[in-house]
Amino acid sequence: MTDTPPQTRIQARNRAAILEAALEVFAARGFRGATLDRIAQAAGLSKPNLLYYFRSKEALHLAILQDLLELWLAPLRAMDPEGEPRAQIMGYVRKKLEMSRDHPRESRLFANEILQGAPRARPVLEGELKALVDEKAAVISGWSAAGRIGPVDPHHLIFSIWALTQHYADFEVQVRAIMGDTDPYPGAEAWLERVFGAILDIPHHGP
Amino acid sequence: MTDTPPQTRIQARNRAAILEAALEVFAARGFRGATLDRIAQAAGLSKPNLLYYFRSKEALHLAILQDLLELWLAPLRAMDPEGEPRAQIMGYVRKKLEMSRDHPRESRLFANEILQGAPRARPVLEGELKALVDEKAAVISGWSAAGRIGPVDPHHLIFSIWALTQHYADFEVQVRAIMGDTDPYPGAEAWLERVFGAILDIPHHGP
DNA sequence: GACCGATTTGACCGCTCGGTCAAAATCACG
DNA sequence: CGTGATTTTGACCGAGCGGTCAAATCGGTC
Repeated sequence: MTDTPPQTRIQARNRAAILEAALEVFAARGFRGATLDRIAQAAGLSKPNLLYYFRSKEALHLAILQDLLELWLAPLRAMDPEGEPRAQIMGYVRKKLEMSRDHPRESRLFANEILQGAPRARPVLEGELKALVDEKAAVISGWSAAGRIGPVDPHHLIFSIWALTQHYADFEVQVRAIMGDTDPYPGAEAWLERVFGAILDIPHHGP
Repeated sequence: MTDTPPQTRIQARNRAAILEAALEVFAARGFRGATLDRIAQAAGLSKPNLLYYFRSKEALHLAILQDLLELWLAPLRAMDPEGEPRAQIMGYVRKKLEMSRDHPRESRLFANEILQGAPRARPVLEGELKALVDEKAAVISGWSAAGRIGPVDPHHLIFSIWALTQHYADFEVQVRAIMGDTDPYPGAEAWLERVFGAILDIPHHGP
């Protein structure tokens, strides 16, 4: 996804297997909790063989993180300033919840990175991410000022979308412990529709 | 906070120093990322001396986690079924946000535990926490059915409170990266007031 | 100040981990 | 089938880790 140096069939297969295995292990145990032995085993390789494809644990983690950040930022990028405000925001919410449901490991890997102080992702956060968020915040701000959605703080609105959607992936264990065997997602979808509907509503006056 | 076996002055001082240091280190680096050497050093002790007070890393982590869970559950326990619904829920939100601001390390330690699949906290989640949440959810459900607050899914409402408030502690690095030097908390407080105000509102019918 | 339990320490152990390396096995291709 | 490059492996290293232990030191009490 980043660059594509000359790849043999074997390389393509093994790199993919390693990235998949590493995503699994890093997400479940964090950077320091993950071991190369475990990742290699999950990928069906020996540890030295894994290190033939990725120079170091660090490099492997970074490769995953970079791919991940693209996936993560795409839906926000897709928010269209020319579109209908409510549809654009609700679409982003829906997409983000889908990603929590379909890519919980990616979400947890990212959460791990941030929780530990973003030692590897910090530059991207302060650069690319901040720029993108500021840009979209300005758009939302415009919509709000034009009265096309209710009064909102655009930055905190975006934080809220992240928090509410990612919660279902990152804290899945807790959610499941409380909801029992019930699948939380149909409920969550309806609930977030309701929540952001209320937030974006243009307040009426009087009874 | 849990039990109080005979304690000398020295014991009290050192145990407190260790717990404080361990909270710091566990929150910042996770269970596996934390080392006893580092914790001991932060507490001003040698590693064997630390182990004189806590049998093992595991035991130390557990001691912190238990104290933490009490602190964590208290505000939800304090929600009064006899009180005014909006005030009770908004009070809980406010209290929870305060805790993110004043105890971010506790929040991150807890988040770390859940992210890793709650290997140590699972029983509490499925027992005490689930019971408490179900109880309060029933209360909220009653309020909603009585028309004293708008229609809400009580479980998802509680998840939302957790997600929105804890986000400011757990993802602090990201929030700060985007907000620059601005203190996020005054804004967050006003925003959450606005958000939950809208959610709990009893919907009017069109003009 | 002598005594005894509480506290502290330095040396050490066994294990795991990330990473290296040279040799072996495999593969692609003429 | 031969050959050179690619891929794989087993043996190994050094550092860091959690934890142990016996000996030393300290602190309160008579």
